[in-house]
Amino acid sequence: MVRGSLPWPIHRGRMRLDGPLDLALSLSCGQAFRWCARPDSGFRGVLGGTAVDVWQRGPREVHWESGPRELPKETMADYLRLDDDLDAIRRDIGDWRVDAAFSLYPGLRLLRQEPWETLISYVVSQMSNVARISRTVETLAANFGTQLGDGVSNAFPTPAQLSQASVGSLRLMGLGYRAPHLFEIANAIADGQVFLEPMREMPFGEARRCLMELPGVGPKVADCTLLFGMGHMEAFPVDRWVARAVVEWYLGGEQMPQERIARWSREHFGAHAGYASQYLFHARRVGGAACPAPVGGEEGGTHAPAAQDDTGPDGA
DNA sequence: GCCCAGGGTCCCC
DNA sequence: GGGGACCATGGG
Repeated sequence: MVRGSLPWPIHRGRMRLDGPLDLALSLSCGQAFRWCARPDSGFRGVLGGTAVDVWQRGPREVHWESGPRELPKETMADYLRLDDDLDAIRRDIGDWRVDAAFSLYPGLRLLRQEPWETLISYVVSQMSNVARISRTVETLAANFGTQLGDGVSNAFPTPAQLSQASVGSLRLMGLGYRAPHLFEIANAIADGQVFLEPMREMPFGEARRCLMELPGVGPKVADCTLLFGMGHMEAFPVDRWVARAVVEWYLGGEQMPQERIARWSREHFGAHAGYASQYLFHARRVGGAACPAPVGGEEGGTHAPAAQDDTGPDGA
């Protein structure tokens, strides 16, 4: 694992973990879009205003190199949500299928991203796929973001920087019909008509309504922004994969509008519904149509799949 | 070529 | 409030 060939002054960081973490999975599972997998199993990205290479060594150590600036340990820990007690969250969700998914993908953590970048990334995401979203987001950074001094990486563009882009130029970057949405959102924020930060402190429903007033922001994009960018852990984003998982595994195959799936799921999974959403998303997208099976004999889990605890949307 | 994607909007009933 | 057409574009 030879590094040190980076063209910037290198700052090294290292951290011992108290809880489980699957760094590669958490960075690549489709919640953040700027982490680029490297041949040596590390990832390069931008965090805390600096370029960074990060990798995991064994189950309990995370290492990184950053530059030109130093990346404080607190920033890394905050981003990786190492303060989340996964076992406690799993118990709080209290659902055997989600429990099984936690066992299948140990150490998958939500990330604590920035509201603005999260919002724009998910406006870009609509009717697209993870690979293409990553490419488009990277293009935005390369064209409008501030260079970080390493000669390679750019920061994600600020609202002011993105508001300088013309709708036409955005279209040329593969944004298609989403171009005017990005343009309008960037201008609304750059002009001080909309503020994202206060939405962290708002009640979930109020913040959600505020986001959905923005063009190109519906329930799903709002929920992703709330969950990944604003710390509203009860948000339950419903995309195609999550909709499939809920319909097939919980609703007996009965189709349902996505807003009803979201509402039912928030009620069913509770205060940490967002974690349930991410595990179901990954299980259905990667694991396939088969419902995650409980690994036998786990203590503390919610009771085994007794075949009929399938409480539907109107179930008791 | 084909189906699909971390959907939203608008129009219609 | 619910169902459909339409929206651009690239991944696999």
